[in-house]
Amino acid sequence: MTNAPPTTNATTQGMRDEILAYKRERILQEAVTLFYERGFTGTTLDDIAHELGVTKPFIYTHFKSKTDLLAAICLPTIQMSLDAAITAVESGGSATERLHKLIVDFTRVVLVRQPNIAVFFREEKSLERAALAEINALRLRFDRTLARLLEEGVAAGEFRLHDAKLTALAMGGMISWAYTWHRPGGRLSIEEIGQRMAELALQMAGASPPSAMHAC
Amino acid sequence: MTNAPPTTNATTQGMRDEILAYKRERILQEAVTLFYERGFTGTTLDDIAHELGVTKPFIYTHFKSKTDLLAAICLPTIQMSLDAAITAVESGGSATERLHKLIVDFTRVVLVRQPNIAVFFREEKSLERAALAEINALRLRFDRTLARLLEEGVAAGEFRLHDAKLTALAMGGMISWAYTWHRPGGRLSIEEIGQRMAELALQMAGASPPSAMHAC
DNA sequence: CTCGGGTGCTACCCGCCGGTAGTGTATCCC
DNA sequence: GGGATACACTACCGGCGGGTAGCACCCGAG
Repeated sequence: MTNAPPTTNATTQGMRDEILAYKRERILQEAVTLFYERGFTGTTLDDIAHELGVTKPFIYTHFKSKTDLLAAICLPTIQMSLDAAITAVESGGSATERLHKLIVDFTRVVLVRQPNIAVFFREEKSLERAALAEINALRLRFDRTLARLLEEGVAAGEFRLHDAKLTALAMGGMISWAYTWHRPGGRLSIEEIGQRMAELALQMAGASPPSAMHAC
Repeated sequence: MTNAPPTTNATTQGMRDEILAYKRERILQEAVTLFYERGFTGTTLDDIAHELGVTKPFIYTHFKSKTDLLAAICLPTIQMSLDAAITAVESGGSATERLHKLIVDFTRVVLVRQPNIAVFFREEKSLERAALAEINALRLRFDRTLARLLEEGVAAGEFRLHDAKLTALAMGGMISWAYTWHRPGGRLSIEEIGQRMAELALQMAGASPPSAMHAC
């Protein structure tokens, strides 16, 4: 089943897989849009199918249940947030530079994938236990990664703060919260918001003068 | 109907009203607990009634629908947040002192009424349009109140920040987010969290030395 | 004892929606 | 042209839960 397709050659097989992946992706797009606008329970599978110009059983050939669809919306996005944090922390440079990068990149994930983030935080209770546990493990790692970076910064004499864990939660909240107020096409672009949030985070961390503020 | 009860005297009437209010309050207590644990759509009115040792029609004598119940959970809590902000801003003292008070008091509302706050942010989409609009008006006033305080602080030379609106959103998010991670009986008490959040907020605002950090 | 009003219950309805079984049809190889 | 395969559709089910109609009970008043 994994190799050597029975009735057709490898090229055709490869393309078919791409098409399958594309269909799956389109379903996810519509689903997240509707869940974002109307809520998970406020959206029926018929709604999603209708929006795609197909019917409900079509969705069931790609996802095994409505909650499976929800998990497929949430999990990869939370994974992306964690990846952004890890990449930033492991990149070269001072703690200050790495925190700046972490905040900018994390903000980008939150705002670019705003509907997914919003759906996750709202519909947490609709996820199956296993899926929720998996996601919460990722979130925990995110918080710890950020807290460790803050501690490194303190050890290096770059930051001044009392409680790395609490500060990490505060920073995480400050950024995550943006899903509630950001409007695409608003006053500030995603990159501008990221820059300013990074400055605020550095001030919160008590970073040394040169970074956040240009005067004094 | 509002006065001069037909069959009984004023004292009895007063007590009956108190009992009515008490029943209403008990329903709200159970409802918010269950909505918090299982989600709005994951909780049936029968569940709530069962927990109270009554039946579904009992609830309908106090609330006209399930969404009415939801609004009664959310609105007063958001109102409390706004009240805390206004009271703090209008209290005497420097901008620094008032921001400190605002954060401490707002944090207290968020954490003491954590289930209500959580239910509101999760179940926004289940509220009726009118109720949601009313609540969103309160939230807008909250953000503006905080932003104005930040601007006053800048004008008074107490704060240093680029963008009062964004900073207000960041601070609001930092605190609001606590509903997602706070566990009663955890490492820090509600008052301790409030204190530390206030320190972080002051650093974010670029408040002058004496306040947030005790060394240097 | 009887009357009446207030209060909460039993019993029910009905629409909605997640999920499925079975069928039609386009495609491709021989 | 014929047969197999994959794919998506039509049509249906079943239960769940919000909301309601009407009844039974309790209690105070006369």
